[in-house]
Amino acid sequence: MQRDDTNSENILSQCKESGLRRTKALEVLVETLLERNSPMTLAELTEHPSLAELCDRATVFRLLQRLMDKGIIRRLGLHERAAYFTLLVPGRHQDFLICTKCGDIEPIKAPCPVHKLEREIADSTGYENLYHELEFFGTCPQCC
Amino acid sequence: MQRDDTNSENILSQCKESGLRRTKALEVLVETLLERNSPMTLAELTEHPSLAELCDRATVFRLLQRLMDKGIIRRLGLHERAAYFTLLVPGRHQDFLICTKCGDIEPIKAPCPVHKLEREIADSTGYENLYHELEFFGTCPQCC
DNA sequence: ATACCTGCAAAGTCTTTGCCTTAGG
DNA sequence: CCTAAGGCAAAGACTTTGCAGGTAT
Repeated sequence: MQRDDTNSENILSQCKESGLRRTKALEVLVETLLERNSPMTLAELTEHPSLAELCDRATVFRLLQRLMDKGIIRRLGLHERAAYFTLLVPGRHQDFLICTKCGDIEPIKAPCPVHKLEREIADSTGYENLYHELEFFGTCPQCC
Repeated sequence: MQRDDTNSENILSQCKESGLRRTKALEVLVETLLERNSPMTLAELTEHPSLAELCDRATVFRLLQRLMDKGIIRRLGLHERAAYFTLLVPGRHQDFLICTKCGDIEPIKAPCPVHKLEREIADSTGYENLYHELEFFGTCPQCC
């Protein structure tokens, strides 16, 4: 089973094209984000078994920074104190449903209803490179 | 011209009903948020001329905290390091357009296209007290 | 060889709390 | 009067950076 390996190779070659060096830390960071398929904080990444022994917090931080600059990942708010990071896989835009009690984050399956408005806004305001972030907050069934 | 005074009285009586004492700091905080009509950070509030001489950062912080508990304001992400706070005026839900370069935040006039999906999510997931946050990010005409 | 990457430790930024004093109802 | 609110100062949480040394290309 090859799982996401092909996908992570795609992303890693994107990294190379952007001028990043292929280090072990970069490889594992990308794989970790890909496997989780949900936004992760710097702390979650740093303490994740795959990265914990491999490299320092500052390294993860700087990797995330470079990946953001290159447009390979995106930083999200998600209402926590800490920032969340998620891979930008084309055609994989996600909105989220977040429990305000336990903090659980789940991606929403339904198609995002916002793209039409996004277009209109781009046209009417002159903003460029528009993207959006949509989150639903509430109390999950377990916490109710 | 009475401007928002009636409105701030509305909110202040809501505060009283929730058991908050009517202090000068509370009055001015509410008026400040109301006048700006756009989310503000703790720092912006604390340094705002109307509040700067009047009370301490910790006071503003605790006021915001209480107002959140009472459901009178809401905390937003908006991608900055600092949290933003906005009054929850019924029927005044707002989505935002934010410049990733200069940080300018402007409310979007167009009606929010998400309420239907919000309902569907509530039905299908069992989450309660759902609300959402929708932000568009891009480069504003000045920064392009 | 050299420009980029890393680790460590320290400094920043924003938030939150403890404790004692003040004042609203 | 008595409990919520405020001031001050210190502690937390998360992020960011400087510098010396390591490594992909």
